[in-house]
This record gives sequence, C-alpha cells and structure tokens, in this order.
Amino acid sequence: MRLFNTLTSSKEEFTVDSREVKMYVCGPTTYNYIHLGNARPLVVFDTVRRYLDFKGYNVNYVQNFTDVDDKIINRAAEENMEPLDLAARYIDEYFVDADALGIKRAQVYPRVSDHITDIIEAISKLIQLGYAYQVDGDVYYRVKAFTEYGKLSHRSLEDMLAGARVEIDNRKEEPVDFALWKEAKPGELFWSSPWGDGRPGWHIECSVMSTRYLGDSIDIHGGGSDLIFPHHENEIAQAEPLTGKQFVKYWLHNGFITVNQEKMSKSLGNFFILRDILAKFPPDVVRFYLINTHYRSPLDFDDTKLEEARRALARLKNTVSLVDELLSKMDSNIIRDIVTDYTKLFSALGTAAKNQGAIALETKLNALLSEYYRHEDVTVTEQQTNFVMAIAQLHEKFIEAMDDDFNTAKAIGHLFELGREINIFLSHIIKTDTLSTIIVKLASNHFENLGKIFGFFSQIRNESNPEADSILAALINVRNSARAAKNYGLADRMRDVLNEEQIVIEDTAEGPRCKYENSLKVESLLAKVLEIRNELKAAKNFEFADLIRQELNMAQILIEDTPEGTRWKNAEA
RNA sequence: GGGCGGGUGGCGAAGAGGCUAACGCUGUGGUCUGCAAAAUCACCAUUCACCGGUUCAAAUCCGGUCCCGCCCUCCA
Repeated sequence: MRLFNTLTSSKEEFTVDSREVKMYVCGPTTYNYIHLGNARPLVVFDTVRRYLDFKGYNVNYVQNFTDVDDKIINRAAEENMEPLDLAARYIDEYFVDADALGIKRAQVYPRVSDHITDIIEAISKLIQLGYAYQVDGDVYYRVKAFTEYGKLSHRSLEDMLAGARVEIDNRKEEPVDFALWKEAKPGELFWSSPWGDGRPGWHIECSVMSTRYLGDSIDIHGGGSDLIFPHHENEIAQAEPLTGKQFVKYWLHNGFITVNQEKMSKSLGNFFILRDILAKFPPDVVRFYLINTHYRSPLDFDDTKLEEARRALARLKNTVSLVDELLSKMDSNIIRDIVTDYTKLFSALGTAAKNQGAIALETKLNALLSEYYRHEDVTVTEQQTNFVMAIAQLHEKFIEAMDDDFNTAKAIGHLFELGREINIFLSHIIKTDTLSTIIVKLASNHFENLGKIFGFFSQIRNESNPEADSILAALINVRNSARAAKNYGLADRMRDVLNEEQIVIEDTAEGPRCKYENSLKVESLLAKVLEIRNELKAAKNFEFADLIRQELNMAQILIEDTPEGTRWKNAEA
C-alpha cells in the first residue's frame, strides 16, 4: 500500500511496526453545526480507517474537539451562554451528524478543556528546553529554535518573513512566533497557570492530546490541507522537541470543497450545513459524492452534484436488489450456510487467476465450491468460471486502486464494472440453476462488502414496516386487477399516485416490483387512494371501488362512507 | 510577491511514457412492458488549455505562455 505523504511530497510505501495503526485526525472547533466542508475529512478519513480495517489492521483512531477558542467565546457571548456549555452542545450535535453519516466512532475524542494540565506541563517543558518564552502573561513558541521548522509545508523561514503578512507584534522575538498560552482578557474564560490566568493557544492542543493517547510517534495524521500551515507545522515544532522523536510518519491532507470555485468556509459564509443536506439526501449518497473524487483534489459543490450521485449510487444498489430478488424465490436454506468469508474466497480466486490463469482458476473454483457447498462433486460451467474470474479480477483491480493512495474514484469505477458483471450474469441465470444462484450470491455479497468500505448500502433493504407493506401490497393488488381487466386508466392512476409518494413501480416479466427510498407516508397515500375511489364511485364504477375497500380491509384499513365524506381508520387501533 | 496543486468528451471524474483515454451522469439505440416509467444491455473523446522540445513512442517527461484553486490570517 502506498500513500501520499505531505511531509515528503511523494507516495510512500506504508509500513507499520505491528498490525496496529495509530491515527489522529484534527476535529472541528465546535461553535456551530458542521457543514459539508467539515464532512469531507470525516468521510475521507473514515474511509481510510475502514480500508485499513478491511486490510486487517487494527486502527487506533483519535479525533479531538477544539472546545476552547475565540470563536466559541464570541459565539457564547452572543448567545449568553458559558463557552464550554456552548461547545459541549455542538459536540453533541456533531455526533448526531457524524452518526447519521455512518462515521465509525473513534476510540477517544479528547477535548482541550479536559487537558489543560497536560498542556501547561508541555508548555513549561518547552520553556525549559529553550523552545518557548514568556512575555507578560503570554507564552510564545520560539520558531528559530526549531531548525526544521517549515519541513512539512515546504517553505523556509526567510520565505515566511518575506511574505510579511504576519501581524507585527513587537513583544515577539520574531513575527512568526506563535502563541502557546494567551493571557485572559477581562471577563474571559481562563485557567490558572504559572504565567497567570489564561488559556492555551490553538496548536499546542493537538501535539499534547495526540501524544497523550497515541504515544510519542503516530503513524497517520490527517486533516484538511488548510491545516498544513501553520497548524500542523506547529504541531511538529512543539511535539518533536518534547519527545525527541519523529512526531508523525505519514501526513495525509484532504483537498477543499469549493462553491462556484471559491472555498467553502464559515468565514466566507458560503457553507452548506450537513444536516440540511442529510434531510434531502441519504447518507450514502453524500458519501458517494464526497468520495467519488480523489481525496486530495478540490471538489466543487452545487445542488446538481448530489442528485447525480443519487442516480449513480442507485445503479449500484439496484444490483444488490436484483440478487436479493432472485434469492427470495429460492429456498434460503440452500444459501444460508455456505460461505461466510466472501472476501477471502475472491482474494484466493483472484490470486489463482493472476498466477495461473483460467485453468487453475477453474480447478480452484471447483475445489472451493465443493468445500463450501458440501456436495461431493461440483462441476462449474465455462460461463460460471468466466463470471467468477471476471469478479476476481475486478476485486484485484479494486484493491490495487485503493492501495494506491486510496484512489476511491478508481475503485468505485471498478465497483460499477463489478455490478455490471453481476447484472449480466443474472440475466443469463436459469431460475432452477442452484449453483449459479450460489455463485452470484457469493459475488453479490462480496460486492456489498467492498461497497461498505465506502459506507454504501447502509440502508439498502428497507426496514420492514408491516403496516405500510401490507397497504402497499393491497394497492398493488388493486392495480393488478385493473390491469388484468384492461382498465389501464385506473392502473395508471394508481401508479401515478404511488409515484407521487416516491414509490416506483416496475412491471417486469415476473410481475410488478416496487421500490421506495424514504419511509412511506401512509396518511397522504391513503388520502390520494380514497380520492381515486370517490372518482370511481362518481363514475359508478362500483366494482373497483369495492375492490379498493376490500383490499384495504385485508390490510386492516377500514373504510367508512359517511354523509360527510369518506374516512379511514386502522382496524387494530 | 513566495510555497503547493491543477486545466481530460455536453457535465462530473480516473489515467502520470506504449494495450480500446476507466467509471458515472446526460443523450441515442435495443430488450422488457398494455403503454409508460423503472430496470437492463449497447453506443457516444483519433484526442487530453496553448506553443515548442525530448523520444521509435507523450494526455503523461522537459521549457515557455495563458487560465484556475489552496496556503502564506481563524478555517476541515
């Protein structure tokens, strides 16, 4: 596996001492709901983490919260709240959003306010070592003392001084020196310290908290590319003198989300709150959008992008649904206890295909299927072999893409190819062909596993809602009867009503199939159906009006015609 | 001004010396269908901002030009 290390500006082979990977990602300053720009590193590094898990690493993941900061203090003053209460509130809100997006929880979520003692200790030590100095109630880091300063952001001290956009503060030895400890202004939040009442600067927290939970050297440190300078540069400058060791082995930075080619940020005011987006699009669609571009590239946002992602992802989801549908028609016991580790199977097949070609693959496939299928002899056809070989090859390509600096865009491309192979194979399957069914199920499960690295397919199978399902079944029965009676006017009306409720009906050779993404709104659906029934009654088409009543009755919905109009109620209520 | 990164079809986006320039959206055609829709399959860039150069071979390497984004200030 190779990953792009900002420190060396090149792709490097990923090596760790054990199977444990120590990973630290800079989290948000919590003074507001998180926006789409904040969501990008969340999803990117969650994907990195999931892929490392998938590869068999044991990831120790730490993400901080900056809960002590000017912005929090200002915002709290506006809302007349205690700063730490405001920060805590938005940390809670953060978890609502992160959980909704399916971000796997970190092992530890340290907060600055819980680590003031550690921070004071670290600053004291930096002063002792000559890397920091006190001026009045402030403590500054002495950048000149750290000769390697600039190694991450690839700029020299001279460049920075030449840039001269640094605020001149005569109390500092050099303009580039940054605050480790800030004296409290009157009435402001503070902690006592050897230098008087105050609070920590921004950068010191990450150095202190990351080493506290992960040790002196960590494997992967992630964050947005705007943090490279000064934040991460400063983290190195603080941590390395304190520990005497290399702070971070691999620095990973994600690119930015822009809106109309301009950076999305809170200060520019062009940001989109993640929660608002999640109200309109499922989490895996948002993840798809974020990960369908390489993590280091800029990503432009506008409202058409998520719609495109939704359509694209629907294609992948549909493959899984098609396989589910095939299997629902089979005796599930045949399938239930065959292979549990699909990935292992396809990895083995992929290796076989790569090393020895098709003949070896066929032998291997026969052997593996015999083993798992628990039948004495299994003979696979050429078509089945070709299918499995195609899947195994695409598996290899997927892994290759991900191993190359997490090339998710390329890997997703292979996922689409995998889906297409499955679709094509499905269309050739004869329904009684158990072996093909098993093979396609293996492929489909594997396909799903790969997709889950990206957080796809999280809610592919609708949670069963017996009430809604039986009502839906009743309405489909009515429509089927109408179609059988060639009453296409009614059949189409029924279909239109269902479409309005975001339910898609597909008439296939096997009969109608229906799909819906969001939970059914029974009330408005029934209101519309009763409207149709009233029209039928007005047209004196009592046959179908009665049929609607009967079918709904069977779904425990009682229809009452009263002089005031038609009502419905739940029979069980 | 300094430091990074980028400009690929109608759109999004991979590819980083040689296989048909992936994949997705849109569009077109076929299959399915009572008709639609959906689904599905197929097709859709002789060309990679521009100009020179290196090479048997360049979207990919080198030089120049023109654009764009990020950082140098709180930011993911």
